[in-house]
Amino acid sequence: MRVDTTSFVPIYEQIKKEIFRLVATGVLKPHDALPSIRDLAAELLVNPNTVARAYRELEQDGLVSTQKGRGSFVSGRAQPDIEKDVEVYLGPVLDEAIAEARKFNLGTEAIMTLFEKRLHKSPEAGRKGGRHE
Amino acid sequence: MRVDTTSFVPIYEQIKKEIFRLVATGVLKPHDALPSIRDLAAELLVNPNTVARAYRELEQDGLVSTQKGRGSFVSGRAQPDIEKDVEVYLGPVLDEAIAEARKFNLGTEAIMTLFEKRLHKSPEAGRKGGRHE
Amino acid sequence: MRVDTTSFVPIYEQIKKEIFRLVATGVLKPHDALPSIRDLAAELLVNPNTVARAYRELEQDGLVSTQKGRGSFVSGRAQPDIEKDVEVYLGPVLDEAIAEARKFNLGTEAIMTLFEKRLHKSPEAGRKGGRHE
Amino acid sequence: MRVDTTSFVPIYEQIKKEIFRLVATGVLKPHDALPSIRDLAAELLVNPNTVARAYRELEQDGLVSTQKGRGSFVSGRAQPDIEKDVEVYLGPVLDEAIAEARKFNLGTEAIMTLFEKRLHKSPEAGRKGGRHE
DNA sequence: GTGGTCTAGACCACC
DNA sequence: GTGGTCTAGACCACA
Repeated sequence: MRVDTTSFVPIYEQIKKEIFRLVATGVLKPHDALPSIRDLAAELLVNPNTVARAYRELEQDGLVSTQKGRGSFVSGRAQPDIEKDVEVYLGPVLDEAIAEARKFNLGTEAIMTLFEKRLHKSPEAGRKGGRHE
Repeated sequence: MRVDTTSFVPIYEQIKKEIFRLVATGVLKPHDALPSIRDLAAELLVNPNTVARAYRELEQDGLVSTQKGRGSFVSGRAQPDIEKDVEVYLGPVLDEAIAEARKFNLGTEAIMTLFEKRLHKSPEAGRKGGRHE
Repeated sequence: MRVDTTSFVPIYEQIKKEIFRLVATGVLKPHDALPSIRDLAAELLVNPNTVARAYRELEQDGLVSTQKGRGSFVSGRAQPDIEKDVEVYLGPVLDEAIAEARKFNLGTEAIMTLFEKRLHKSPEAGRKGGRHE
Repeated sequence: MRVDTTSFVPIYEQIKKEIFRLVATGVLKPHDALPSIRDLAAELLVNPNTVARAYRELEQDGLVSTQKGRGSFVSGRAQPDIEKDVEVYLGPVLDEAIAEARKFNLGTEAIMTLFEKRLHKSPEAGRKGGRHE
């Protein structure tokens, strides 16, 4: 897992999204422990408070449940409806990109072509399995 | 032209991108006048300082030149190499979306399908001509 | 407005409740400005971050809406259904006290009597009007 | 006996209060044995350290005395002045609730009515006798 | 060891 | 001036 400190997107938000992704892709399953706040903070070279905020907000969203003194865990009621989750999350991301393209007055074909070109240049998925750093 | 106040992307940055787009697509041509800071601020329901900052940074980028008391204009040396500009600008945007999709361990096919689906749902290009609001 | 630093209830939570109360009682009305984070922090002798957290969570709850650089405001969609709000908020508080009393095996009458006794000793409402410190 | 892990009131504090209540209501009498730390911890699904802390502080308060290797007992000098104890303990609880209600600018009558309503909805005393879980 | 709260203080975006 | 984010570091509650 990594974090982009130059992005406009706040770090805590990046962390939230990353955790969501790990859950949505099934890398983290309900009741799995999340890395401890301090550990993740150390790994990301980020202040523990920043990680704590991400975890806290994930808890408010119901994705994570946390027990004082024990740690944070993927919520039992976390939906493993991966297909749907991915689309719910990714949809807006793609729509955003499409909207940007539309603003250049590009036609559907042109956008398609451009996208395909970049897509095939892009690297295949990272690692599939247990490691998620 | 519109601005998304809920986005993490700063408003002045959104304005910069929009102006850039208008120039790259030829809606605004070299020596054309930009809307006045006050007008644009009023239109976007945004503080004039915010527009001023966008214009100032565009000037530093050489895309716009400001003449005291007369207003701001598209720079004479603004490149109308639309093809290239579009790709230079849009490329990273698409790459970003693709990278997000890759993080869900989606294969090239799956991303393509998903993108196509959203693309065909999206509205055709907005306005073609002179209005740029 | 005041804050009890010895309470188990976190300061940010006390602030949230206090603001809620001010809205529920109509002291603060939709679109009214809240005190600035720095001002309230100074008044309560508390760190601005603590007030900021209260405001942020109130915003997540939809009670407050905040505009960068402008300040925080009572949300336009804040419900002025005072009667109901008071009961929704106060109900659990009273129930809690009742539950405590029940744990002493006190009968309904005994609790009533005891409550009445304390109630009549308690000071009438603070100030009614615009001052809310 | 039960414990609310979502409350801001620390668990050890909830346990202390519960024990106090059992003594004050005469359910536990001087020289009675308290449940063992392990048993109570198991019953409450709580860490033994937490129960231990409650017992330790109760001992400091003189309500409980612990004999190494034998267990904890209600102190011989524990006062069975139930009437008074109840009021001493319950008074502040009720006052707290009343203060909360006062903050909503409710009059004495309104508070009384509201309290009566909730009181009559509340279940009669739990168990009367020896069981104290 | 864990997470939770709070402080002090910096820097930035925006009005 | 406003709020937002982040850091560094303290102290506490809990396992």
